[in-house]
Amino acid sequence: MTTSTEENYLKAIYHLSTGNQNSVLTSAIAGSLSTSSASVTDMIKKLSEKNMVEYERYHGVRITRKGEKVALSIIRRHRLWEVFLMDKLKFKWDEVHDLAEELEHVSSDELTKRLDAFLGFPKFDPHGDPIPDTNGKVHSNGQVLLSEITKKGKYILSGVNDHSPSFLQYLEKKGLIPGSTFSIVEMDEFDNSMQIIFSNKKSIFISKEVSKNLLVRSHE
Amino acid sequence: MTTSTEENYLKAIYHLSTGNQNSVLTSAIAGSLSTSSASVTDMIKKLSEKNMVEYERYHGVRITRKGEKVALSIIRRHRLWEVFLMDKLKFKWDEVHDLAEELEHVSSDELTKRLDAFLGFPKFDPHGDPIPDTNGKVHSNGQVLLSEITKKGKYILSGVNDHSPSFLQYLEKKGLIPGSTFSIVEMDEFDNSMQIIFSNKKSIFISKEVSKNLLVRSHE
DNA sequence: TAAATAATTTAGACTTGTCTAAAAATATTA
DNA sequence: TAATATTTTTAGACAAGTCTAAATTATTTA
Repeated sequence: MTTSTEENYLKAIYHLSTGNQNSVLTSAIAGSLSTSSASVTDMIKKLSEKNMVEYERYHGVRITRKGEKVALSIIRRHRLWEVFLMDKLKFKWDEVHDLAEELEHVSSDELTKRLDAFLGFPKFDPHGDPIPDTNGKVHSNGQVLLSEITKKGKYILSGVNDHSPSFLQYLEKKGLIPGSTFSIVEMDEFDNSMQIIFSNKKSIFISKEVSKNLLVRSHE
Repeated sequence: MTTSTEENYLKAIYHLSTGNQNSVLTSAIAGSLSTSSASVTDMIKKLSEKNMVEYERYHGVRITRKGEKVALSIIRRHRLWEVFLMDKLKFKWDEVHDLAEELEHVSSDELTKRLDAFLGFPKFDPHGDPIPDTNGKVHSNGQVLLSEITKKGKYILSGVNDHSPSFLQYLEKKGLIPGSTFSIVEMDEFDNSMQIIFSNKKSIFISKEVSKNLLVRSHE
């Protein structure tokens, strides 16, 4: 029905869609998939014919309900495989993303269902991101980008947006893993950096680039 | 390095090679992969350039040591995933082949290694076929095609050559699963059929078509 | 051993997904 | 608002893998 390539485009468009209501720009998709804008235009036409996206020349795309369902089922598989790789095969959290990227395209709903059961119906992946359910519902659990936070206070790290090994290794070194709690003690309006402090009194600085990729929930 | 398609060709050539010393015919590969002879010729040229097979126009191919190593590593992955699907996800033995066919192309030696450990280093897959080790060694354990047997006596079913769901379902209905023992009580030289009897006295007929796809070892 | 048959290879074309370079449309700025 | 800059699309090409039909080569049979 859908090829691996189509699935990857839909995933990228879905991820770029969340948060901003607007349509997704060709260049953004190209950047996200490390491909050329020309290729994106070609693929978008194809996805548009399949009613996976709504497309208007020169004005970007908007994912349809149908396209979103496909994207969410791939994301569900991806995150379940990540749990498998970490919980069962003992991979580290910065090693699972690339492997899950391959495994997610194995197309069997029965496999996904049984994997889910085998793992004990997990609700979040090792990076703290929620696993969509069979119907494509996401338990959003009120997480917000750290970069959007304007109030000082206590927060809990609930997920990440950049899954590259280098970023995850950086976070681990800093002590920033899903579930860790911290307080924002200083916010610099000039460069949008912030200073946070952990419960063990250790304090670190976080740049805008980093906070844009961290999902947090208010803690207490 | 190698594409999924190349891997599938090498696997097919490897399987067609075992047993007969001779080179493998283009038509045999085409039949095994349900593709045209023309396509096979094209791919064989490509594999020949990569030194995966030795090719002489109009005279079939012979797999090289290098090609065999690739084939065996795919077969290793395939059979390990089959064990996972049956032991952990509780799939039935006639359901695992097609899924493993997809999973085997996820290319990570580290994944294979950890999966092997997670499964407890199994030596055989659910169909009784041996799992090649990391170095591509196969524990052949002296199994022979039932169709090659000329002596009556006790045998143990150790593997199958046809992994299609329909064949496996047929075997299960007849009570022929890996590990089951039986005695050959009658062999018909005219149509090469045979009559076997299980330890529970139940007796069945086996046609040449079926016995060509059953691997057995002598029992006692 | 020459003709007929069967198998294999070549030739040319199609699909998917990609690219670069040029053209078209949109957005920016002076 | 007119000129400039940016983004997007089109045009044309390429690689991988596939196909059908025609041409070769090998094998069989008379």
